[in-house]
Amino acid sequence: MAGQRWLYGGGSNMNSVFLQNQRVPCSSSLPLDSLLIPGSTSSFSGPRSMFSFKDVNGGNRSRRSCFCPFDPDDNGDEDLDEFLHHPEKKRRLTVDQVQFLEKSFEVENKLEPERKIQLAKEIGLQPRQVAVWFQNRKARWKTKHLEKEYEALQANFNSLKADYYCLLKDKEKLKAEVLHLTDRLLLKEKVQENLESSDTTKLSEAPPKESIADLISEDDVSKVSLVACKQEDYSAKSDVLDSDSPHYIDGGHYPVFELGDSSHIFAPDQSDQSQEEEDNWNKRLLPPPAYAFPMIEVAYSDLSANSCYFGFEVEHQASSFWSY
DNA sequence: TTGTGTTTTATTGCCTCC
DNA sequence: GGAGGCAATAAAACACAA
Repeated sequence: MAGQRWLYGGGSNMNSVFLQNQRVPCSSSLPLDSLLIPGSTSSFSGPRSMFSFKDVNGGNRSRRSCFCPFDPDDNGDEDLDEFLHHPEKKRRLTVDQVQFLEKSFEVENKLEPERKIQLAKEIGLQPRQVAVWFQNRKARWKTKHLEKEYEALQANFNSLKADYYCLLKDKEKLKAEVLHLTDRLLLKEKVQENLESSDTTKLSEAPPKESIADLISEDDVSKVSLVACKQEDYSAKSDVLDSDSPHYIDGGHYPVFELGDSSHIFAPDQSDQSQEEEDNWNKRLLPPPAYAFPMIEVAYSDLSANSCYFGFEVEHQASSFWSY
């Protein structure tokens, strides 16, 4: 309750007084003018602000007494009595005074002792008040500066976040494309196997068998290669981004990626196969390194509905392949 | 008019520098 | 050890809605 001590200063704080802020022009013949600003040439007609004798009269902060030009010993008891019995509440600085201080602050926010005294004289304030004003002004500037810095950082973060989600979407799109092409390749091999087993008797009469490479169009091959290259390009970024991906952020689960319903028609029907046969299938159909990707997983959280759009119609392309 | 939130003025205590 | 800066804080002054 420092303020109350200052204002009403009872008990041991009775040595704290405020001088009245005079709402009269400086031209008025006020004793306070000569008391506060000896030889002041102030053109400001604002209020005189209060000051304290506390530090002067043996306060524990004697260093601040230097701001007080009022020396009780040099003034009659009448004046002192008048001040003591007219404690005044603090008043705000005038618009002119504030504008002057603002301009000074803009020029130089550091307040040298001589400049402080000069400013105080010019606007009719105590040097201590000027110092306090600069101190508070610095604090306000710092607060605003921090707010601006925070906003800039937030904008930067949002931008990076948007970039990250774009990359994530691209990555999932490419993964899906690879999966689709891999599926097509496996199905081609299966078809070939079936043809081999069913036409063994006609094998000698049949024309030379087409290789897998022959079955796959050049376009398909180039697609797979391209996707593989792209995947490698993204891998470096993904290693970093994945650890901080929305999966982790949101603590969500990892739903296994599923192709659309239409793609199920391409899946090998293994319902009537034994485990051994299934293993054989897996061995035989082991994909080549170029498209040997791990189980593709897609995080649905934070991804827009478009994130699972592959950029091509799975059913259409697969069907055209199947009708080959 | 009054209650409430914000701004401004000022103090206090701690810290660093010389 | 004194001088000054700074963060935290108090409290008056002010703005404004109900």
